[in-house]
Amino acid sequence: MTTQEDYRDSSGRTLADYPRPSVAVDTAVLTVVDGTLAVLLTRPADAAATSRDEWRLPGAFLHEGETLRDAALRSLREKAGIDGLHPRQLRVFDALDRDDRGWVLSVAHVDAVPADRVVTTESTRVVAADELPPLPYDHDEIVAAAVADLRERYASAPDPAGLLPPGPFAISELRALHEAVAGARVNPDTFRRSVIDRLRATGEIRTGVRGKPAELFVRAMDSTK
Amino acid sequence: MTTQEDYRDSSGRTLADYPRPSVAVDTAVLTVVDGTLAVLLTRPADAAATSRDEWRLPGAFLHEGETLRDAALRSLREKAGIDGLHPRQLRVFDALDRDDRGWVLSVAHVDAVPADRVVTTESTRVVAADELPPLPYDHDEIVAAAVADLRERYASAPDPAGLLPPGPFAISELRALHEAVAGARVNPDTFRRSVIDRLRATGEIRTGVRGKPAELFVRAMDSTK
DNA sequence: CGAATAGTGTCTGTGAGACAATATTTA
DNA sequence: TAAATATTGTCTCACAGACACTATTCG
Repeated sequence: MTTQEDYRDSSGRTLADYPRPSVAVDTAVLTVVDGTLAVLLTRPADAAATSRDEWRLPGAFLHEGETLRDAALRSLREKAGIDGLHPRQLRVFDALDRDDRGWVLSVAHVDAVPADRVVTTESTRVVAADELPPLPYDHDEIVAAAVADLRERYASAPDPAGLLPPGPFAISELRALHEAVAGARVNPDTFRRSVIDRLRATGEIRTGVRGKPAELFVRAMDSTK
Repeated sequence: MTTQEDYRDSSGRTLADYPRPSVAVDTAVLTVVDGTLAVLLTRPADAAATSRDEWRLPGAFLHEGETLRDAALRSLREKAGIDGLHPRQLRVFDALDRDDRGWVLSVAHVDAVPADRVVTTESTRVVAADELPPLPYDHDEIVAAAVADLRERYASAPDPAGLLPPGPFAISELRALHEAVAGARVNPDTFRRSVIDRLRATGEIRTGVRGKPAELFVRAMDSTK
């Protein structure tokens, strides 16, 4: 097998003779806190010591021999201490002036996790998606694209990204989640009827709260469709 | 402003100290010929002289100071002689073994044009999307993603990509186009009712063919919605 | 008991799909 | 005239939205 160094094109040049961009991955990790859609932000380890307040999306440069997905997972592990996510690719951000460090493309990703899986530390913060601080690069556009993507997915399936903690849930809890994602109220009875076929009743009853006890459900196997 | 050469990270290294991938763009240009969805393929200029028969999607390496979109447009102009397209980004293909020349990512794009805008030459070919010859890299996956994307868009709007030649058209012509894209028959009366609100009647009548003359329409301004 | 929440019945409007009927041309 | 195509009418079905009603619990 040939390698990047010995392959030669019709002009006798190798791929290495052409300038190449740095490729970064940035991930918008979305979660729901207090009924509000929020984003995980990090800041560089050295920023905490200085007066700079540079919150940004967790990201990393793509390493050789690594897929974009693995780079995203690595950045989330190292920068935010979260494991086991399933980032989805959004698109490549390639504005020429997006990064004043040089020629850097960013492959934006999105994923969602229950709030309790996000560990908040000195260099980690969860901020409501509609109250973002100023973000560097085009990270605000990435958040906007991530929110739009998540809303689209939640419009057609019950909790497709697994934002609810594991275990059975009442339909009202599921609805509250969908309202938080959508940023809008959802009609209770219409919502119930739209999801009930993709849920499996457990027979358990949730009690201890005001009102008629609610039956608890889990997602059916094909609920992502 | 800093540049790629003088920016230094916390370890004192510049971006240039890290290995970077080559970034390519590849575009699936789709068209409809004889009622069938087809793809534009090219082959390298030197392949025509040899016995190799290496058809592939038109593509190019991303140049410095160039956006992905511009790189896609450049490759289409140079490799296929087509101008004025509007490529849409699909996703990044990044399998580690996708290109044995080395570390190459491909940002896949899709666009569609009327068949008469595609010039067929020695190094250019239009092939039915379901009868592709063996393609190098993961170009068959890119075609599959492009076809899926186009079908999705055509399912909810009349000719959103402008595959019909400019000028007024009969609804049966529009329907024939949608059938070609979908690869399936479409109910005539249901189709008519689903698009008529997004078309504007011109008052012209198409005659000269068998059957009752058809009124001609153009797309309304919001027909892409 | 009264408020709150869960769950069901039902009416309406919309849109797709199917089928049929009518209209108007060419072969 | 017969065949072909365009266009419209209408019926059914599924689903969303809205509203109301019943059920059951907690404060």
